[in-house]
Amino acid sequence: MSPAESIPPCDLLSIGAAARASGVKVPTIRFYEEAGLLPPLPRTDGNRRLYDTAQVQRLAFIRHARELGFDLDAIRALLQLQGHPDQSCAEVDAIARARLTEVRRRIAALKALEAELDLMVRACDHGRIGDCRVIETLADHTHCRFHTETDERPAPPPHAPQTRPPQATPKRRAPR
Amino acid sequence: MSPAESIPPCDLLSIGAAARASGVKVPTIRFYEEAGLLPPLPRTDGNRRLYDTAQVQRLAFIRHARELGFDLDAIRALLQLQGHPDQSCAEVDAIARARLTEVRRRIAALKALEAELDLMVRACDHGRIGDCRVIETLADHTHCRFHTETDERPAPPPHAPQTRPPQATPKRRAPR
DNA sequence: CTAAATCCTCTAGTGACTAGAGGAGCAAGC
DNA sequence: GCTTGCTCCTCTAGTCACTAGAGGATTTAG
Repeated sequence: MSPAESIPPCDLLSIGAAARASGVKVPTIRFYEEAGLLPPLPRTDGNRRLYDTAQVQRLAFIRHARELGFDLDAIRALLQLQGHPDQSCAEVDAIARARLTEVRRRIAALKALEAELDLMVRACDHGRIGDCRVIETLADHTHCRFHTETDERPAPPPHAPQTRPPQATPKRRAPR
Repeated sequence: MSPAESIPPCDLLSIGAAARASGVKVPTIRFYEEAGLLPPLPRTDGNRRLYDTAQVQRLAFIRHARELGFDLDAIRALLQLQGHPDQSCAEVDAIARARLTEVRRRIAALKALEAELDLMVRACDHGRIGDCRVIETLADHTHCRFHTETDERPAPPPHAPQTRPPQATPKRRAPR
């Protein structure tokens, strides 16, 4: 079909192929581009994005960094630094250390949480709600000996899709 | 001023006073009301909300539950159950246990994260970015021995206001 | 040629708030 | 009565990192 001198663009992938190769979902790739984590991409005549190996690696980098909980600002900085191999890696180190500190802080907070929840649950004698220690503990903050700030949030995992039933929002409004 | 038979509404608080008493911020109280965590509230002639001791206690309950990371759906359920003291507390127990399980899951995930970040940071010899293990580890997922799902997210704490500089969104758009 | 798959852009939704605009009520001091 | 300053009201929009879906264009396979 094609002679040897033709250059097949065999390393240029569509967004779907790039998604499969990098493990980042298609809409997320577009979102990252919009957020400035990817450089402006070449397009086909039909306006479709094209990804080379470098972009796919960049996406994998982003994905791994996200799995480690770096936020997009930090990832932007890391990507920028990655482009300057001769600079000192002090900044890289600082970003990673900051993240590590944050993770340790959160572990400590969650352990305090765990302890309090565990106490609560253990104290429950499975009787009437009126006597329930769980409710009582929640109602009266002074019962609890742990006073940590938690910044805890039940968050959807970035890599576990977690099917959720489409619940109707019951937002009541005051009638007027 | 007022004779003994007049009934001063001394236990009816304004939203600001309720906020100070419960530790929940004013806009958050209004948000909770809109979200259906508080019953419809009486108002003054001037349309201002009035809170009695029961409502303040309810707010403190919500606050403590939020500090323990219960989401608003769980809190709605707990508040509902709290209103039926003669029922079995099995459901309360289940909600608290589910939360405990989730917290433990997140602690485990964060510990795996911590280990990987720690390895990364330790491996960095503070030289050139080109040789930086942190960047390298991020770029190549196969380097890492920890493969946990993290559902981790750098989240703003509900009780630590965390002043953030008002950054301009740099959202670039493709020129066309 | 058609049908299916993939792609495009754009808008809106998630959770649990937070920030701010623009206006109204209310108590104290003059 | 009037002003000042505080608190309150409603409403909209923003946060973060996506996700879902509409409505249409393009590409590929049969």
